[in-house]
Amino acid sequence: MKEQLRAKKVKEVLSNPRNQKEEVQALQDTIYVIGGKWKLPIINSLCNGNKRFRDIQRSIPGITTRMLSRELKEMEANQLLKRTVDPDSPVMVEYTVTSYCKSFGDIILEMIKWGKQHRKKIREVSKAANNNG
Amino acid sequence: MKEQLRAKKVKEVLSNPRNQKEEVQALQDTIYVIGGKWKLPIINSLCNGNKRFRDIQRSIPGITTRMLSRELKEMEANQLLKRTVDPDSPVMVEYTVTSYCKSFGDIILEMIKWGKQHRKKIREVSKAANNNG
DNA sequence: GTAACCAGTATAACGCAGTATACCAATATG
DNA sequence: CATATTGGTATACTGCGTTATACTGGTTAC
Repeated sequence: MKEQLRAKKVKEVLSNPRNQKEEVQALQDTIYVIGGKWKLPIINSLCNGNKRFRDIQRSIPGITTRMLSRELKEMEANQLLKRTVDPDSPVMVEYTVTSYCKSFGDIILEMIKWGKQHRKKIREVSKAANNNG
Repeated sequence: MKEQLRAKKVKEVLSNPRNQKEEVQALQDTIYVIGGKWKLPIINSLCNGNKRFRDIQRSIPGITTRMLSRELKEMEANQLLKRTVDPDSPVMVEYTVTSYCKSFGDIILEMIKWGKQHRKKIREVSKAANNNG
């Protein structure tokens, strides 16, 4: 007689082990920090050597000054980058990634790799679908 | 006389090397696939052994049935998981991650680690701010 | 027969990420 | 002088990711 039904209550107790919530929260924290449309592209741009506001903006097609400004502030607050001002007469502002930020350079590289593969894979799948249909 | 100004136009040309756009796009693809509030938590839940809709829902505090349903569909379309139906009389639906999805299990683990560290770090910073203020 | 579970769907509304556009003060170019 | 650049801010708007709440249709439990 369906012992799934007896197992049900066991599962109900076990389905949320103590550390699971903490992991989910950590995951969502990370997503929150680097999520959204622009943060990773910004980090990537900085890592590619862009330091000036307009240079960063030019290197990221489609981003508006408003978004770039907002994201840079937020990322500074999150210790992901540093803003330094050189007050010599054409005032210069430079943004640089912190070592803390570099700590997930690997994640970014992995994500770039993954994204390229994914694009290939999806293309193959839709090709196959066309051939079968 | 500020040769920064002469360097300006050079930068304007060099500021967007060919591969930069492609990398940004790959990055944004990846963010698109695993981004949003719920997708990574869902993957994490599946990887922790949850297979049934309600189990997954219970394991992710705050997610609604609507969101879970939508995300699962989208992720199935992106080949990240498989949905199998056992039509025996209490119909059973099982979700399992694909090997493709596992291909960024490492990224997820890294992100969990990073999120935990970040929480610590931000806590330390705000402590320090309180002491200095 | 009613209460609870499963796997979702339907409908409506909210809030904020992101967009569009204009503007500012300072400096440089011709 | 007009025009362009740099590093942004202000205001207004829109879309969509997310939430809230209710509901369905089938199965099992008491």
